[in-house]
Amino acid sequence: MRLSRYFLPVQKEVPSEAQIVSHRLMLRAGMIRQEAAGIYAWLPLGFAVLEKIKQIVREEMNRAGAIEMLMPTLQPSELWKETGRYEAYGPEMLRIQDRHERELLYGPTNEDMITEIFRAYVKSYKALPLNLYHTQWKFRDETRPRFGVMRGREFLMKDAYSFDLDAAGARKSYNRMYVAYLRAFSRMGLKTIPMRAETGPIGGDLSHEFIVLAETGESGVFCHQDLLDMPIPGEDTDFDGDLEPIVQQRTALYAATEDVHDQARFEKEVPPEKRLSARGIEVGQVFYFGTKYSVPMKAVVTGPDGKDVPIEGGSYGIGVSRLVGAIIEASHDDKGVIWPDAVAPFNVAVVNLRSDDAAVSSACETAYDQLQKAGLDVLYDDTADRPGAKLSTLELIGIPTLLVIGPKGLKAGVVEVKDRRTGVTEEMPLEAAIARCARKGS
RNA sequence: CGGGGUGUGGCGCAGUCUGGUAGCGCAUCUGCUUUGGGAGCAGAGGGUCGUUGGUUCGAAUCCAGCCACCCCGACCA
Repeated sequence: MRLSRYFLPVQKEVPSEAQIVSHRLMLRAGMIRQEAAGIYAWLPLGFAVLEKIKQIVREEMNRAGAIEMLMPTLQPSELWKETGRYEAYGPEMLRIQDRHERELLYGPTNEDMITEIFRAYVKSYKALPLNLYHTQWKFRDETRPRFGVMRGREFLMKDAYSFDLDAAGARKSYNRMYVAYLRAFSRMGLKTIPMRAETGPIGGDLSHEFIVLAETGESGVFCHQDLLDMPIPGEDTDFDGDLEPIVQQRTALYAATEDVHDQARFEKEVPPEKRLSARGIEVGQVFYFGTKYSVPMKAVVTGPDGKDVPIEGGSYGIGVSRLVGAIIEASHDDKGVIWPDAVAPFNVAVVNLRSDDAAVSSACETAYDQLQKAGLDVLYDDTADRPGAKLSTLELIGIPTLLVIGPKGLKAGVVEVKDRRTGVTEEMPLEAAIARCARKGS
């Protein structure tokens, strides 16, 4: 993408309403625009990050055996009346009437609908286990939206739903999601800790929240220090195999959010030097809720013994739009965002320091062309701005690697490769720099 | 939903107390000069002062209602 042709409305000054760093940086970097309280338009740069996150989640869900689909944003109230949640949800649910005065709602989640779909088609235990997921916009009419996309009213969420014949099967499904989440968040450059958590209005009795530690986190968290440095299960993980040891390794250590925190137990189970109390952002949650929906909605399958049994269910959410903010909270400096490579809107920016210099522009075009051919997302700053302005903007928007090409260096036969995170600049010939960028970005 | 605050060019603000036909910085546009860390000079464009009503010869300014947004709390992916 040529910057001169792109839509990147960056700002030096920030609207005064933005308080936390991720919100301020997202506004300044031209990623989002607020259209109403807690409702945002995703501008090209923000959208690019959102798509990267979505794709990582998709790959890890698929790896774990979940199957992607798409459910609508609007749902009929009847489904929710069947489960009793139409009343239980309260004013947080956005209720809408169509022209026939039919009651609809903008879905805050999809357990009811997926259960309806499941029961319509699945009749035999032979179809189990089954895990269906989608990534769709949700709406929860928070009384007080805040922190930008971290707590908006409209938000993009990946939600998966598992169906099993019995509790043991459901446990295996739960473990698959638990491990998939560890992998997905790790790929995004985040360290997450699964913590015991309240189940909230969705219900159930086994649940973990995946927490990113950040000073601006919305809730207090308490855990064993060792959870921070646990190994992440590899790509070769067998999701059909026994995942219990991986889950056990983590659940054996104390980890809880303030809602379910037990100080006495914390002090008893965790030695003083290993006690970590901090603040965290929830980026995902896994639930096992058993027959909470299958019983009232009569989602039953015929078992091997010929008898009908309600399925054992679980649901698994990842806050995709919230993750954009969470990643920034975890990865920024006073100059701006620092994107981890895997979610960066562009892997590398080619910076033309003198766009009116034929030799410089020619070298830039070569780099732009070759890096694209290497499969990278490349932003080519071909504008006539001054070097300082260019570098400041590219650092603000967090491009991980800058390939800086200017007349002085070129005369000496070198260009510069600058790493956003470390700030380290290395000089080398153009071809070597292209090879270096291609390696870093992949 | 309780408490507090703010609405004035795209963004950040002054002007409101003490009523007299709207101003500054940044951004934008034109021209010239500049170009290795947010350039300089000269010129230009852009605002029903959130909204409705009231007071007044006259309202951004005073009064009342409404709306929107932000912050603290309660609540929440």
